[in-house]
Amino acid sequence: MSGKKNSLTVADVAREAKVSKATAARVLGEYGIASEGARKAVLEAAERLGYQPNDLARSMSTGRSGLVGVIVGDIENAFFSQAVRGISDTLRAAGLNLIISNSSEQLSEEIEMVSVLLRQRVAGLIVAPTDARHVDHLKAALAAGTPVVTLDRHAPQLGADAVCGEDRQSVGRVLRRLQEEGHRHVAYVTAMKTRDGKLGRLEEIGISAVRERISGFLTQMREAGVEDPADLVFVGATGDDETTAVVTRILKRSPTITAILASDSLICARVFRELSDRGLTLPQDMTLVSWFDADWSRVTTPRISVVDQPTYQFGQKAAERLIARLKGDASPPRVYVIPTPLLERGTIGPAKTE
Amino acid sequence: MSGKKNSLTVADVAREAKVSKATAARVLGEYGIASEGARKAVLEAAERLGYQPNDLARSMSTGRSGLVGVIVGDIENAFFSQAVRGISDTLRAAGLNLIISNSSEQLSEEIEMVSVLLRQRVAGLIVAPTDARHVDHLKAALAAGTPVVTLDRHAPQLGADAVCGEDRQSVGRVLRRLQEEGHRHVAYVTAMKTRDGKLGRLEEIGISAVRERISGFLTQMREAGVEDPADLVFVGATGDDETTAVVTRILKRSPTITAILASDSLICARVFRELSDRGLTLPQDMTLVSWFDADWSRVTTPRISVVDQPTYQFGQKAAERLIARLKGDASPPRVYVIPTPLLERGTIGPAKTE
DNA sequence: TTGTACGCGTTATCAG
DNA sequence: CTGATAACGCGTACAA
Repeated sequence: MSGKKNSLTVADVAREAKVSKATAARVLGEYGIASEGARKAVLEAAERLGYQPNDLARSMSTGRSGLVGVIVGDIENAFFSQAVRGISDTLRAAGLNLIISNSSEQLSEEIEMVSVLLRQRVAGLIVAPTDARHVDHLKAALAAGTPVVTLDRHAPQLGADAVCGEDRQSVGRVLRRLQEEGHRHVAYVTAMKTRDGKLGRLEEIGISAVRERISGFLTQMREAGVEDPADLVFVGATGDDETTAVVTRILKRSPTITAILASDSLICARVFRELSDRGLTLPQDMTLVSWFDADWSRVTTPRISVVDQPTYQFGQKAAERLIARLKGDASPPRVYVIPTPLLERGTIGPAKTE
Repeated sequence: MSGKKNSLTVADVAREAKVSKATAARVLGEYGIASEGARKAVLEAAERLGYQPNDLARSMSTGRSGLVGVIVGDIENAFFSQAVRGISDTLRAAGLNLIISNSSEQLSEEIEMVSVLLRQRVAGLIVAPTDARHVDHLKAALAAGTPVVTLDRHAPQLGADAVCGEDRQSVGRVLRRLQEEGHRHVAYVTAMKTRDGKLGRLEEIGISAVRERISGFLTQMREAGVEDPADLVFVGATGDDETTAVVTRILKRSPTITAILASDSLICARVFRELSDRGLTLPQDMTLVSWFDADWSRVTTPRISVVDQPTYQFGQKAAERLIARLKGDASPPRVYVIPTPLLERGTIGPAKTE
């Protein structure tokens, strides 16, 4: 209807340069051999006519496309947009482009997006899988010869490279540090939703990073002698109101609970605001630690202590792995763990003793 | 080399369904007519075999691709990532996907990216042009039949739809409000770089939104009787150190300067932190207003007053316009202005009188 | 070194 | 309604 692309083809250039289509294709496609004379003639003709190669047709011929599909949970979240930047920069340096998609952390959308991307015949896929237990669509991609790298999450059954943070270790590290300060009852707040609003079985947590962290949380808390640590995991902090409700529930259990762990920067922002609104002073009245070093972590008073997840690097590494696979690396899939150190700033204080 | 995609074709499905390739293509491509019987046979065969259409080949045949190219200044910036989300959601609802690119606000990269996207034969382009004076590459795309919509910025010579905020008006609105509070000397801080670190001629500012805002700033300040308002525009706040330096220069002119306007949320964060570090209290010691309502604007004490740029809507509108053009809308190009109201929170106070 | 001719997977035309 | 068959633009054996 609308697309009346009058784009020129190699044939047009060939005619103008008075050589065969094949010769023109060879110099324009930078493959095969051509005499210096033919070469110049073609290049000049192309320049004169303003020829633009058609990568669509090229991909169809060669079977490979210069496009990589990226599926993240939410591009609006700085965690992912930073990772995408890392991916983008690395990919571009290798002459690849990226198609980006949002799964909204919903399996159905992720499946749909994988299908769309596969139809576009992307060269590879970088995905933050929403549910490590349902990766058949990714496995199918892999089987069909499209390399896959998972970002921030790991799906063991998938058999793909994965780039992750130190989810399990970091939570242990943070808790031990807090325990040094005398904290025993620490709340973990996550956006994850469950049917009944209670933490269910760990195996039912689809996002591996979330599962690892909660699992590590429970282990470390038990080790420290807390009898029922599952009671300290608060789920469903998905929006402003929900987070407010969670904070209310936490404060009802104050002064037993003396510290809060926010599983991402959005949650942390809401918790922080809620605490301030209620007149609490940090870290005297409450200790707060978050995952991800958001750009605002150092503009609050006090500054937020965070587990630094360098997601730009996550993205970089994931792209590097994908490129390696694209180049034929057939080594067994590996998990690449990016260090996520605790950046201690102003929101960690001694536990408030009664 | 690596791409051994063994994907099935319509021919395979046709064989399995015992019909001709043409018939299979018709039902799979959902065009033309086919009998109910043939239809079922083909669909079942496709299901059984696990056929996945090849959108590359489809695009090559039809001439149109379901891909839209998006070029932003920096995907890491929440301003743009939010806009991208709006674009993505709207596009997807229309069955389109997006290829995203970063220009890093550099003309050369923008030109390169446009070229790459055009080679991919994208259906259309949504661009935040880095330099309104150099848009020949975009004009060429337009001329070749690829619709273009500019995001957040306007390039009059281009002749494309544009979606912008009320840059000029919002700065006037903010200044009048501050003037009510007795502020006369207001500093405007921007990341824009100039050769000599001084504000040059307005026509030399490439990013239209920046130009409009500074132009409005100068006008409104002059109207209020400030003799040399160009001295109040501080450029080059590109990073942490640079912004620190700017704040130092501003404070040297305190108490003459009683208020600061930050042209984006990154700058605002740095300015805010710098002011706090120096022990200043807002809004008593300084008034601060920023553009863009970042997610952290309400976690500081006091909360930041901002000019709210709903960039998700920017993106939505831009995508809508592009879709309309794709559908054949040939009306003259228009500028769509999205309201950007001042959200007054805690950082506006009366001017500190000596 | 250059040119011919065919294939990639679709869509689309045009007889049957 | 259906089935050959020709595009689409480019890569590439194979032959000249």
